[in-house]
Amino acid sequence: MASRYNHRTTEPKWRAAWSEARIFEAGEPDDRPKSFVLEMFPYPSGRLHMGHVRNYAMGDVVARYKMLKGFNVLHPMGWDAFGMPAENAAMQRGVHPKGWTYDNIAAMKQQFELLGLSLDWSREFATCDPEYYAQQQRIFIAMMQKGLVYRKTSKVNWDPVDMTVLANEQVVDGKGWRSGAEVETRELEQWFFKITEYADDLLDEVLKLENWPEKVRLMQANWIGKSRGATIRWPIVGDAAATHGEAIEVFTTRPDTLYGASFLAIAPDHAITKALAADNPEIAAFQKECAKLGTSEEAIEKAPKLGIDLGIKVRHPFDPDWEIPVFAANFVLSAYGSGAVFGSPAGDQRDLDFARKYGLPVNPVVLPPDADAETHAIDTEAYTGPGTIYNSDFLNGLSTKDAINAAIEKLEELKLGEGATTYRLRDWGVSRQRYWGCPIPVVKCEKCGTNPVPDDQLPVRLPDDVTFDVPGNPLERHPTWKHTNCPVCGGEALRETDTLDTFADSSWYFARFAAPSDDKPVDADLAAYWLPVDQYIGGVEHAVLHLLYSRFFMRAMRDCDLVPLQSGEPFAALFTQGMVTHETYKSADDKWLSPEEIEQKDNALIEITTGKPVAVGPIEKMSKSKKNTVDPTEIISDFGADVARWFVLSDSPPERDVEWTQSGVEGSWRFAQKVWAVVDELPEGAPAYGVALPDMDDAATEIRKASHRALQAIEDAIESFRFNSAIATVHEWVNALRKAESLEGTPAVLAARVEAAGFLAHALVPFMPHLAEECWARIGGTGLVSAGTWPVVEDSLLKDDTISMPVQVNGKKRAEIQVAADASKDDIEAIALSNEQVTAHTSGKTVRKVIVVPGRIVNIVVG
RNA sequence: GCCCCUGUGGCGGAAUUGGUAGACGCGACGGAUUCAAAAUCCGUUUUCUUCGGGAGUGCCGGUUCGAGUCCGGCCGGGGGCACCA
Repeated sequence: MASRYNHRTTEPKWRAAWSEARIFEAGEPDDRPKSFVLEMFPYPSGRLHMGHVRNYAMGDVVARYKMLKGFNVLHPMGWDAFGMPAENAAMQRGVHPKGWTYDNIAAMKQQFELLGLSLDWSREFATCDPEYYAQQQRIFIAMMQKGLVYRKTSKVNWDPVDMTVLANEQVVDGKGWRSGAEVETRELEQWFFKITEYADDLLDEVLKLENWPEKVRLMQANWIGKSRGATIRWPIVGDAAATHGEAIEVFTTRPDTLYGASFLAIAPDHAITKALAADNPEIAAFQKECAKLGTSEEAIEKAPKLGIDLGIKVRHPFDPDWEIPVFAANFVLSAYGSGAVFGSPAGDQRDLDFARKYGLPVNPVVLPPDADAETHAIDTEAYTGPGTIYNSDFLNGLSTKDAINAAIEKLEELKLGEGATTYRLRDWGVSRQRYWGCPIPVVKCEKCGTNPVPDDQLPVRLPDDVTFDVPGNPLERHPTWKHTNCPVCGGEALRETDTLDTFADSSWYFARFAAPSDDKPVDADLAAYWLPVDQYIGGVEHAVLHLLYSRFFMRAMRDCDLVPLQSGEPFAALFTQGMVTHETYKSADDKWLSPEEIEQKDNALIEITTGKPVAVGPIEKMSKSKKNTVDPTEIISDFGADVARWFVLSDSPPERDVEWTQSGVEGSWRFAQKVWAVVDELPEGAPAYGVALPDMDDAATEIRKASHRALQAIEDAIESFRFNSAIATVHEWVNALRKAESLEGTPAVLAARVEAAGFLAHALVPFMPHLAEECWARIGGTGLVSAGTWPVVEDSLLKDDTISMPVQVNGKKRAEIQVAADASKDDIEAIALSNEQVTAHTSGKTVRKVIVVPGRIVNIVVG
């Protein structure tokens, strides 16, 4: 009878052994192939959640597997430690962001260590460490000197009561989350990174990243949003030209629809709108109304489309007698193109809605392929597809595509426009009017302008003596911090009080892991060896911004000679994993209940304290507000880290969400016991693992086939990120091994069972590493199996002499035949056609066609 | 609103390239063991059926000898939308 496996004693024992042997510390560069495995580093919220467990369990599968496969593995961990939650904690609870953050890091690290991950903690850092942000300031200054950083005004959400800038998430229904005041947009002078300089390269290269999910590549391409079209200058009619300039420039992808134009719409904050608002209260009021929408694209797109006639007119570029009204409209973005569009209502739904609302003409100019020019009309639905141009003078009869080119040619001839490419991608605004971030290392002097802080004065440190009792930026109101001397003239000057967007911190941390304490941002030789990251793993919610910014940073750092990469691509392979979800529960009086507050009684769920029935709600992402979280630390204490890891990987494909269930975890726990039993029940006197095998009998060969096939399948599944399939294979394999325990213990069978146990120990290392070590020790293996070598499968054991093939008649399965594995198509066809169950369905009919896919299927077409 | 993804038994899911739909796990049911229970072990478990077979991968249609897989349309769920990380 096998003993029980006790995780409480074995797990700490093996973690201590790994730590003592230092097997997870990446060595110096050597002859082995390298593998840099990285999971997105966490924000130190203070508690590990199940989403973390899943993310890091996946990374650990890859890192440990690569180690066994003989790679020199770098698998580091750090902390994305700057950000708003620390300041919120400071405001709500009076704790200092620094203390709060480092306490959280300490608490989370303790929880992390319980998981038994193969992390190289010797390289740990936090982005709020002055040693880290000092290097980030160096990068900022290098980018400044390279011309990749500049200042311009841009819009922010402004809370007029708290007198502070709000993040989009701090704006709830157009109101400040604390003050409840209606949010305004305000313009501030801010710092920008010139990411648009790399727009084409970022687009071209992302499409080539074959080991990235297709959907992420698409999302990035759409985000960059390259579109070809034309810029068109519409001459302003009359006196207005003197005040507002000769013409209004618009960008369009559809110059073919120019003859359908019925209005121009410019942004509420376009220069012309601003100028007119100065002495027109109606326009000023409209501007103010638009400002309430905030800065998010979502809010702008969802808002009802509003406009106001500005009272000025422009001439149509192809017909000087045709005058068109100019509106300001809330759906026009000042940051895209030139902040102005022309409306061609018949060919664009938004323009059509706008035209109907304000009584503007709707002239169809594109005739759909099967439509009749006499009867085709636009009512409430615009026609946006291709077709033939009509009602359009010299463009008549052309296809939409040819008309686009013809229109551009004509515009260039008239010098009223030209072909152009525009990007949706905007430059990256990095200024934040907040304390807990990397200070922007510049000094503003009235005489000398804005200059970088000299290198020997870096880092510009955050002051510790700050308060959060009043809203606003503590750096701005600190009594002394911003006062300094100009690095050029030495006179009195002011520090920049904005800090950097925390996305900057996470845009290069991976490169820092190559040499985390170097006195340059990145050590050239070590970065050349370790970069790029071979496998990056994280949530799909970072598909656009974090990954795009990191790709920009690598290019910028390369062009500033800070990193010796040619490609500029930081992540060779990317995997995006799904979330951990859980059922939600509500009490009789409609309050959320946590899983601990309920119990099962007589086939129904009741609330423990009241005994009243509990309603089961939808399965949702674990969150504190829904009280459907499960604490990893408790699970680890009850079932062990191995079981927690096994479960989060077992039930769903890694890229999809996994639903946490108590019964599922219990199933994983039973399985761990079963594995232990298979190994522990090997009888005394069994041979050692790895010695030459005795002559095999049939039973022993079957065991060996099961082991070698399982190992091969697990290997394939890990390589292709199908961890749930790998786990299913382990289940089948262990079930087969349990059955083999009842076989007579011949020397051959015993040897095969020992081989199986040794294979199993290795195969479990990536998933249940503590149990793997315990099994390895039980069969007398030398050293740590985590530091061992993945076993080699014997090809001869993977193949069978005869295989079974399904036979279909007219696509329906009718029989199963046994054929030699190397049988020819003709032989297979003959066997299939003579099969009794087949002839039952073919007799009396003509065999028209026989399709034989060797090893797969036979399909007989009769009729 | 725009962009992207996703949908298979009671449940999570498997089916790697267009080739036996439902592997593996959970739950449920039946049995063994037990004084009893827990634990463990064995078996059944898509559905209908006249036991021959029929239907079936969100819905409707298409391509193909063959579709969960490819194409078109529709419906439901999720992610992102530039100051949450």
